[in-house]
Amino acid sequence: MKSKFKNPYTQEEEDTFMSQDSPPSSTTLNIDGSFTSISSPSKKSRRAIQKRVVQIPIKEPQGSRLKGESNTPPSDSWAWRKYGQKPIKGSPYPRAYYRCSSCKGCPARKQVERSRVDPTMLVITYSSDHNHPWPISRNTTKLSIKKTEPDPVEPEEKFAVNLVDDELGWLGEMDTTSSAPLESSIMAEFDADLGSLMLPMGEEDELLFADLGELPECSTVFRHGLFDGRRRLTAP
DNA sequence: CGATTTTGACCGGCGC
DNA sequence: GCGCCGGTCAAAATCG
Repeated sequence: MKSKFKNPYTQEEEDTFMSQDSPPSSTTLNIDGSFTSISSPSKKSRRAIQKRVVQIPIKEPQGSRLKGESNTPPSDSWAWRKYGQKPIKGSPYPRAYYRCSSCKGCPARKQVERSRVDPTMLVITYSSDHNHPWPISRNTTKLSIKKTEPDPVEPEEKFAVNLVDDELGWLGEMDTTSSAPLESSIMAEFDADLGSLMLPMGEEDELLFADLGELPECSTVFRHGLFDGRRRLTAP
């Protein structure tokens, strides 16, 4: 039998651009630093929608022997584990489903597929948010938490970019309660970011930053060390 | 040996 | 009510 529990996270989105060649007017950050087109959830609805669609050109990493076939998602700050892949009607390319494996209870998910119109473009759809404030590089599933307290860094500038770049209006809806956790999240994020200046990440992370908002619980959970072991991610 | 990927099956929602 | 389709699960295979 299957554990037919339904994730509440799946219901949040509303911006489903499915097979539309004309996404809503927006801007997309390319991994190159350029902008392309992004379909972001219109801030019209409440704060429910948590979905970031990013289009990035499929970069051709010289040393990437990862199947080298279809979807080669750029390595962002988090560790993702692929849990499914399905061919999408109307698109010659399959869609890969990833789940954040950095933390057990992390509900963050992302879908990676090639753009139907631009086979050279990779469409990454981020859903939900992360449970953990700081990114963990791939292969670092052991959760090597370096510090629990945010550094006295002042990422105001970059932070500002994050805020103004997208429609992070929903951030404003966050209560004061989430201010603190969010702050530490960002801080921690930056700390980690600064710690690994080798990865060309940044654009994606900015988007991901945005996702860090709606789960203040996470911070608490994280700090308290009690992870939500809802599934058998590691349990036998 | 553990973590991750692969792959087919299953489930729920939606349209007809 | 049935079929289609997208999303997820889970066992097996693969990789480091």
